[in-house]
Amino acid sequence: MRRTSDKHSKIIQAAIKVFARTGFFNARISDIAKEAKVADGTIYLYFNNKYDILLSLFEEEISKIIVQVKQAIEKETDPRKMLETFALHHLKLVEKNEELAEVLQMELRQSNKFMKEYRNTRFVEYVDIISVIVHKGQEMGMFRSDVMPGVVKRAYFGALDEMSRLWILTPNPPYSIEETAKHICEIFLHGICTDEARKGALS
Amino acid sequence: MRRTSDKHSKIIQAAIKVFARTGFFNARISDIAKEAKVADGTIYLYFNNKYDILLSLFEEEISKIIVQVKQAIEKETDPRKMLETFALHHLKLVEKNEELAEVLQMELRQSNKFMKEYRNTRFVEYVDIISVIVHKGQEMGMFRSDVMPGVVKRAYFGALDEMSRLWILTPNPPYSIEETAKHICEIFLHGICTDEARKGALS
Amino acid sequence: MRRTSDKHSKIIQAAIKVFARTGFFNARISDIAKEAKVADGTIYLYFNNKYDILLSLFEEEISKIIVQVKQAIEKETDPRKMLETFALHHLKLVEKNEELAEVLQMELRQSNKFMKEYRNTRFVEYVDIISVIVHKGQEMGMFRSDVMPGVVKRAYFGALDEMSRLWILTPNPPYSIEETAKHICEIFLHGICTDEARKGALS
Amino acid sequence: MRRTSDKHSKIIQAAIKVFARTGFFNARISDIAKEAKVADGTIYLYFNNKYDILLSLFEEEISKIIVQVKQAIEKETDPRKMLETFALHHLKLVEKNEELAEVLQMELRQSNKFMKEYRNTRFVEYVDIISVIVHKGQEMGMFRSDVMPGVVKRAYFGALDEMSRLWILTPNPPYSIEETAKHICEIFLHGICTDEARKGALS
DNA sequence: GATGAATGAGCTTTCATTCAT
DNA sequence: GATGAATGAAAGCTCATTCAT
Repeated sequence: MRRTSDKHSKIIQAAIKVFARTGFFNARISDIAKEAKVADGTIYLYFNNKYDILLSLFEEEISKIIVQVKQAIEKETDPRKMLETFALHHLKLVEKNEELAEVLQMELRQSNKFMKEYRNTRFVEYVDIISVIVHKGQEMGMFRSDVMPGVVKRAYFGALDEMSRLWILTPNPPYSIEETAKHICEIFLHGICTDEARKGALS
Repeated sequence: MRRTSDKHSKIIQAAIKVFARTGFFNARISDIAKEAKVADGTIYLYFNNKYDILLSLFEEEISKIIVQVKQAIEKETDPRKMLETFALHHLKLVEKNEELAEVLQMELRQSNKFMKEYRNTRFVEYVDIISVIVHKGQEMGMFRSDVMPGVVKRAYFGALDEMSRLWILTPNPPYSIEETAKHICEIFLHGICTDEARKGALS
Repeated sequence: MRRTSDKHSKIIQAAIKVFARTGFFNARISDIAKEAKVADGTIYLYFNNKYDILLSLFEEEISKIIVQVKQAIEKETDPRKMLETFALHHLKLVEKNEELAEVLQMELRQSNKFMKEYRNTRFVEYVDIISVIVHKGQEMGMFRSDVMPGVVKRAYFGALDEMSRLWILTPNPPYSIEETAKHICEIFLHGICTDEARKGALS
Repeated sequence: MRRTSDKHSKIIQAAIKVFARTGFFNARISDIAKEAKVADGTIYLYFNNKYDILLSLFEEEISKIIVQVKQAIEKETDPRKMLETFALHHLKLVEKNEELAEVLQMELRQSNKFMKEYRNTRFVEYVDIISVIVHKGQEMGMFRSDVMPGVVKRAYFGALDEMSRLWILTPNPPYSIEETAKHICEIFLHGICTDEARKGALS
């Protein structure tokens, strides 16, 4: 069978569509099967159960995102620029793949079950990109040494994530993605940079 | 009516417990009924359906919170202090009523249905407390006039909310609530204050 | 309490309305209570259960009808005229009290349970009015002695009853009640009269 | 598909049994499923809901009956004989398939909803067989031209239907089916035939 | 007698999952 | 591997009936 008709990923992509449309709990396996153009039973050849589709979807998609973000960040040397790149990437996802963004935003965090189980996995890896940057900035003397990377990473991620909800929920949001990413980044940089670093313009 | 029993609020309180424990979709009406020590059918004397319990719960509880936060903020005159008060209140909720915090965090935002319907209601009213403060700070010349209140409110709320998830999901979080609230507030204040205001100590 | 506010009959009248509107099984006790302007519980002071309302309704209303029909028939001496009077009375009920007619037609005969239990009661008494007339006609030599009164009574009743369904179900029926009653009666009289009696005109 | 099992008709047959036994409203889906030896859910693969089973049952069974009756009638040339054939067929159904007869008698006509919806369908087609015969008889000069076929059809059907109720409700009815069919037919023929046609014996 | 809040058994319907083909 | 008909457990919701006031 041809690589391109890969059932596994067809099902994942279908699930993203269906979960985004109706939510995880309201989604029916048969909906996903229909969207993926496979039989209901076929899904169980690739996934253990409905929840497993959600987990796999998350694992695989966030892995791709992590790779992309890390690649983009590696091109930068200035931690301040890195933070901006992260912000832009995070918000751009809504534009590039709204359905995936919606699932990651809404459905994945719906149950503490999911989040508790996933505390030490890809999700953490993703958010830790921020704390690594912050740490780097502190070592370079750019970020104040008294800010706590573990708090900043959550605050920064939370800020961006809340913004991305705006685009998911609002048909015509009042801000552009780029300007918002920059604005939030700028506020945080003002917030965590040393006095000297703050004076050095970003771009 | 058996006046003293107040079934309505007993059911709401039971629902908070049950939704926090198992999530909205996995919660059974009979669980809520058992927790509230009423019959299953009694619930339908006070609520139209399961979803209506969630909506009512949200409406009522967030209204209480709004009142409390606004009262606390009114005692302050310095917008910087106001922002700190908001942060502290928001995070304190986890401590005072973990189950309610969990429901508001996890269950309410699970479905775009809910969020879309509720875009213009209490939830907005709550988050708008922040933008009102920011605006006030700008008028007083304390906050930079180039920061956008509509972005700051979401960023600040998102940052705090993401932190509160830490307490909900983590048995022994590495940070105290007070210190975290202050830390996040401090970062944002650094981020949005004018140079002069930043020098003026907060506490 | 005043005789006129008699709860018992208020409930019966309300039940006729509600049963006619929604059918026995779909009717709710609370609907009847609301229609009768009494509390739900009050109904159980006058009736044992929902089914008992149906039985009582039937008993009482058909008793009234029997009295009326018998009175009208007693005024006649010619069995042929008696049959016509019965037909007219039966069909007129639809006109005078459509809701009651509908309940008697549709709801009462819905369950064999009801009909089996009621084989030897008022319903039989009502239909037997016909066989008594037929018998009388035979004794007077007007009706053929080879027709079986037990069959004629059912056939005649069934014929009329089926016609009355037409008025219940059809907004604008193509026949008038009087003409139909006469027409059916005439056919039956032709069918059961002796040759001599047939020649004697009825009216 | 397990070709040989034909679940659809197994369910219909089971429904006839169960509806006849307990009535439509008291029948549980699980009873029908058990009787049909399928799972509860299987029923919903073939029918939309409980009411749909009743409708389908009616459609299919009455269609079969119509075909049979029309075939039998086509063999006759004398309208008088045709009417007798119809009567015999109608009453014979009770003997051949008592449960089906009971459902058609009791359950189908229980709700005006059903009858109103079905005024212009198979049921009408069935009863119209009678009026077609009457018309034919009038054209042949056998039946009086002043009898109204639309009234006769209902009267004749009602008469037969009421008789069939006797067999459904009574364990040991005092009349045989054949003799009753003939008797009723004879009365109607006497009632509607012209004087000449009446004198010509039927059989 | 009258009320109507409370009860809880009961039933239709859904849908994740299985498995014979 | 792929299918989709069949399964049956599970749960939201209704409403006849009760009973404390």
